[in-house]
Amino acid sequence: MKDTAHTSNLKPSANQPYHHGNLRLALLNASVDIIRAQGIAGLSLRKLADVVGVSRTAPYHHFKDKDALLAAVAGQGFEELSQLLSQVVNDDDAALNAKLQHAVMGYLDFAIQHPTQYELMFGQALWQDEQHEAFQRTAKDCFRQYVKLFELFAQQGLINTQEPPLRLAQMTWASLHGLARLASDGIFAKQDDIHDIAQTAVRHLEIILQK
Amino acid sequence: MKDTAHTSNLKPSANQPYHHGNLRLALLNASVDIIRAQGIAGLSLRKLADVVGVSRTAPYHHFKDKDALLAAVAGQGFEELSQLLSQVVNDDDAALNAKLQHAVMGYLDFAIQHPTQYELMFGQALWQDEQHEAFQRTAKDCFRQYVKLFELFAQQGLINTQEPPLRLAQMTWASLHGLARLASDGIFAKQDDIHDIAQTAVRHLEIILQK
DNA sequence: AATGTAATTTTGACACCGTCAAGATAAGCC
DNA sequence: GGCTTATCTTGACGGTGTCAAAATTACATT
Repeated sequence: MKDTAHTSNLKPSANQPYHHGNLRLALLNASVDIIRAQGIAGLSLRKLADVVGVSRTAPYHHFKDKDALLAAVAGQGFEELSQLLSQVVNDDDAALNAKLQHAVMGYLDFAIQHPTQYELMFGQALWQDEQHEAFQRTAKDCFRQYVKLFELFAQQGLINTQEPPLRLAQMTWASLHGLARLASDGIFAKQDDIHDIAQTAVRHLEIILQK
Repeated sequence: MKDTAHTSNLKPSANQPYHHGNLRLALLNASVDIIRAQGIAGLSLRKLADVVGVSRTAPYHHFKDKDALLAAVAGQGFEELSQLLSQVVNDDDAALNAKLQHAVMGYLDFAIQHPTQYELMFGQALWQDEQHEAFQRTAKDCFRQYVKLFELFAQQGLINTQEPPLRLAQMTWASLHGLARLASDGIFAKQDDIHDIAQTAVRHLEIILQK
């Protein structure tokens, strides 16, 4: 792990300077790594600083708090997810049913592949503190992709129920979120089951749209 | 605050403190109070011990760990929820549709009224550690009430889809759980909306059952 | 290029945390 | 009475988040 040949070139004081190149970014990246490997509880600012090769209090010049760091990591997750969903929803070559399918499965796979990050993104603390208003905005942008998807359905006259698109998006997202959490928390363990349940849910949703 | 006269009516023997009357129970109750008031992160064993009026390490004779304490609190929550659902499902005077309605709304209200406890119940850590196998069993018993509900539907021939009752229960619970978390995490803030979404979901579920 | 100012980073310190080890006290049983 | 065991306390250790003050570097203005 500790590659001395590699680290040796940061030993000279001239090479590895007092000022870290881009500490903020390095902290974010290392945080994601640690959280993935050891869970959210396994992340401490001191260990993090040590990994990045900086003193314990250096992170405080880039993040007000440990909470602010976590909010930034979570926000990064939402941006990633947003981009993924946006690509799906705005793919003009795909039929609407295919978009729905991909939006559901992509979301689910994200949650399954990054379970701890997903947990962080939806942790209670970050949502109740007004401190993290920027984070909350990023997150809601993500949800808006689903609203847009159902608006597309409505525009093409493919919704025969009188439910407004917003309600449909809320219902869909809630179901998806529940499935994602049950999956990422390890409560529904078998991944085949999860995909199967999601598939069933999509099928049923399509029935609802027509009725 | 620390009314010694008040503690005397807890148990016959509890007069003065070297031996606390029923420390285990007192710890559990105080934990719930603290968690409700200050969140999960606001609970420390030292503060807890102080509130109960006992030394820092006394709790360790009743719980192996802080995690074991949290698992016990979460387990209590599942038992409460299980009892609530069991009453609804086994109420022979109610029609099946009413049972479904009550099971959904009761679950949701529990999550809304005890948000931090709900978060604890579904926290990742407790579900991945084999340590808390007893807790996990209690939780799964809770879910089984939903399976039973759909089996009742099937027995009365009220399911015209070929979906097995287990799948229907899984789907329903996942949706419900997602809505509950979005509500308890404060992401769907408006309580009217939440009830409305749940109502819509129930209506749609009834459509699915017939198709 | 020199200098002053602002942005970083470090060292030191503090209070708090979970938890272990050893000893003190009370309860229960003979 | 005495013995055993469950319960509780004191003391200690390493780890944590975070503040204050000092050190170091980057940068803009001259």
